[in-house]
Amino acid sequence: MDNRSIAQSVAQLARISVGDGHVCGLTPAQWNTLRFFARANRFSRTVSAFAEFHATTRGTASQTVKGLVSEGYLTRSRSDLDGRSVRFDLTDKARSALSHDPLDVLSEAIGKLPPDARNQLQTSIKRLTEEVAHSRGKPSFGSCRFCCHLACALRKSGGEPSYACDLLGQPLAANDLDDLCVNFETAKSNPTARSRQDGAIS
Amino acid sequence: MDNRSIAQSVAQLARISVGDGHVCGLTPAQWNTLRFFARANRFSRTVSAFAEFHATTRGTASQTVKGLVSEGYLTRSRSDLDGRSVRFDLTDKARSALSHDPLDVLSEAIGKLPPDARNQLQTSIKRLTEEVAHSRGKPSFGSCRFCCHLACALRKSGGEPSYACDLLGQPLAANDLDDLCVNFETAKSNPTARSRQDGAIS
DNA sequence: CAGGTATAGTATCGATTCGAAACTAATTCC
DNA sequence: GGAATTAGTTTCGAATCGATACTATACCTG
Repeated sequence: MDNRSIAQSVAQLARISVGDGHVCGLTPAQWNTLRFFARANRFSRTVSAFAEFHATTRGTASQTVKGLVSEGYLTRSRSDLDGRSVRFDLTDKARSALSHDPLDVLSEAIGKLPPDARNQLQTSIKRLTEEVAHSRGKPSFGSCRFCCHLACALRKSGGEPSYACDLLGQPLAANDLDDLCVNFETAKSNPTARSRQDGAIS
Repeated sequence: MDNRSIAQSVAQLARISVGDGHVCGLTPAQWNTLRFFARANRFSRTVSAFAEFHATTRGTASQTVKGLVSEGYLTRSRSDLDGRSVRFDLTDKARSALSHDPLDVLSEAIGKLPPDARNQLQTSIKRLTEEVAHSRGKPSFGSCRFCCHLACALRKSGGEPSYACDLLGQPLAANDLDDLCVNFETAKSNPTARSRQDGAIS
């Protein structure tokens, strides 16, 4: 079977997984939006970041977000660092809606794969996403854990390391590390946190 | 990373691969339609089969197909076996358009994967598609080669085997075997053609 | 600090898409 | 022969989305 058939199968899988939408009164576009804001870190929960992620325009993204705010799924709050910027956060209503996400049928199917196939799938999907995003000139939206901008310093006192984003100069909590970020850039050769003290690598 | 993240990555990969569409004057829906009619066998190149494949209604599918016919990408011909049925075939114009398919960026990315990862990806995607299609109550659209309705008989004269579809009672050419079929049902345990003479297996 | 430019977000318009429902015609089943 | 089914089409209204124009804030350069 050739590559084209596999590519079409991937597209087909995504289409039937996302489903007709309109589950729980939410449209497919709204589901996608909620999923994004559920996984994005606090620097990326903006209209612009979502527009880039969803490969659409800011105008369209703004419309979708506005609808979700008016229906009580997102809260809107201006940034105090940048007067232009607005951050959107999930409400409890959104979180409870996400527990009935139609995409969960795919998540569950993935859970039934043998562990090694599941890992292989994950790395292949990640590679393909980076490859395609690169040839389309789009950011690939990874998590801080694998980002070249992640800085890690050990606290003097004990084991607990502290993290920060080199690019934005902002601290990161340990459970922020797996969230999506617009500013993601893949780290060259270090899959884990780069330490600030141990000098440059490669 | 949990299954949900992987599921979302698959959806994301598909979205950015399909692209904004509107390449070569064709919309995303039209691209999908052409891709389907390029891969479907002669029993499945109908509005109904495409509607099922694309997880949409016959009405919507009919409109998309109508547009492609009027623009010269598909030809329309009534079936002589069933007076209700209409078959659509790709024109040369469509075939040449498909050589600029925007989905090709994904095909090429898949081609760059190491061979074992590529094979693993293919089988995982196939399993996931069947799983998800099953829980959504939709057909999974495989090829005759892996279908339980494929019948294979050896010609007396020599090596050339001949194939047929048990369900429809129609002969199949050797190069029909990899096309998509609405009537696909996965064969239990025989990944290759089942022979008529060698009795039932398992 | 003034002026130009870039960026974040919003609003509006028109084209496309899509689902639902009504409808025609051919087939199958009892 | 008549009811139910199936293939395909048409129409209508809602939702989506891209393009464009617009406001407000931030940055940059002299």
